[in-house]
Amino acid sequence: MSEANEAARRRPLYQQVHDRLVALIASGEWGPGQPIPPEAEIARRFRVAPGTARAAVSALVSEKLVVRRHGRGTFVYEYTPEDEAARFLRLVDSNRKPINPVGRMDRPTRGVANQTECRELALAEASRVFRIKRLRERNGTPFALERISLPEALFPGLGERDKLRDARYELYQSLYRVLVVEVEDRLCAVAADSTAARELKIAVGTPLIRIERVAFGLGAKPVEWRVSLCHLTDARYVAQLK
Amino acid sequence: MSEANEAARRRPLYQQVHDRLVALIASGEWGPGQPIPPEAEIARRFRVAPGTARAAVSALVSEKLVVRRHGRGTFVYEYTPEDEAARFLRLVDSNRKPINPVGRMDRPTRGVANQTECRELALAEASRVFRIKRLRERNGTPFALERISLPEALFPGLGERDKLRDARYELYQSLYRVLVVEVEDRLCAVAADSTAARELKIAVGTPLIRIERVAFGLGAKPVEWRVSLCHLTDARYVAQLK
DNA sequence: CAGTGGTCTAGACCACGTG
DNA sequence: ACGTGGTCTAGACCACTGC
Repeated sequence: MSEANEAARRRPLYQQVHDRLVALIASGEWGPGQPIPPEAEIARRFRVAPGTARAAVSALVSEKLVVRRHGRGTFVYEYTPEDEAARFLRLVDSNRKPINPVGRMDRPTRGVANQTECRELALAEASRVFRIKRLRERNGTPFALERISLPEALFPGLGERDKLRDARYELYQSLYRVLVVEVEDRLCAVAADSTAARELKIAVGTPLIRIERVAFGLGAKPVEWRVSLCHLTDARYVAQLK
Repeated sequence: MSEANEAARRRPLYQQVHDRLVALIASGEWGPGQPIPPEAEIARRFRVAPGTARAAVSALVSEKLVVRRHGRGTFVYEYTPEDEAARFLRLVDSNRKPINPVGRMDRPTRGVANQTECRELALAEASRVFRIKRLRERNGTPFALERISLPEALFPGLGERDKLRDARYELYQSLYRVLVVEVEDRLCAVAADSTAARELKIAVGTPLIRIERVAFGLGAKPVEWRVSLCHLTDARYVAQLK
């Protein structure tokens, strides 16, 4: 028995099917919003029992790579601004309503990744990145100052775009086939320095929340690094833990 | 057909079994750390197929009410200081190691719930609460100032205890059969006032993270309300989102 | 109506931990 | 060797959606 067969034998069938389905989605064979084949056909195609095919699809569902719609089919997950906000936006106002600040965004600039970017984005030294600066507003008041870094290798030609949508993950998926599946936020409190104070129109020394976020794609590959300085006032950063 | 039968018929069998298992755990019939019956016996007892019994238990697993141990059995979830920290402690140091500050804790005081406590703990007006103050340290340095509020009704006799463990959720479960299944944190940045500055031995105005946490028990009942003021220095509050 | 996912059954055999 | 959970099979019927 070959080693490959040994490994295949040890890995449960439904996980093997799952892995091949992930590969088909990652390759773009089935694009965002498109239906994947019915479970019965997946079972036939991979020569497994219906229950096994279903277990494989269930794993995709729990990873949010696909969405089941009773009576209609199973569809590759597609970002919309709404569920992107519901899934990853953790800022709420005093009435617990999600707040989605909008704002102007600078054209991306190209540069060589610094040490932090290399570490957080797992890049080789001297890799190139795009950087974007955003000033986000809420009710006409400056709310957050953001710096976003993206590996150039994943987002070719981003520098030529001058219309960048506010919902970034939707953009990454639809234009670059980069699917954000997980993010990690790290928070601390800082005092506003002179730059932040000027941009956010507040006094130097005002306490701000600093949010560092790494967004991960398929295979836990980091795809975006972001630092936000937020003047929350009545807003809060909310995290639910189970 | 009666309405009750209508409802029972609509609710899937495995969910009905699940609900009855939850009731048995909530009632204390099966205590923390104790094994629940094997899936085959659950199937016999509730007159369902093994697969249905298994689906019911799987729901308990995903709610973290029980833990499966291959070859041994399925056990009612039991808090240990370790997994309590891993599950709900979101503070890490600059090396991404979890930090678990320890500290002295005042004897609980009894009082009438204020407006905030009534709202956050869903208490009737004039309900009584216990309040605990903690000063937590890290490497011998003051780190966080905490105020904890608990409904007296859920924790009878808490005021007489003078040895309160650091791992609170473990204590709630083992002594009061109150199982914390979910928490919600709300964060903002504040400047240290004179009290906080004195206790934390920092300058007035130092930016602090303020964490408000509500802990929920079975049935989404709020069981603990807490406010922490943290002087993080190199530490960070971390949240993973999927 | 046909086609999809959702539930349920009734087994079989494997993998793991304990005695 | 035994009992547990983990995987897998091969169906059946129900519930929902769209034609």
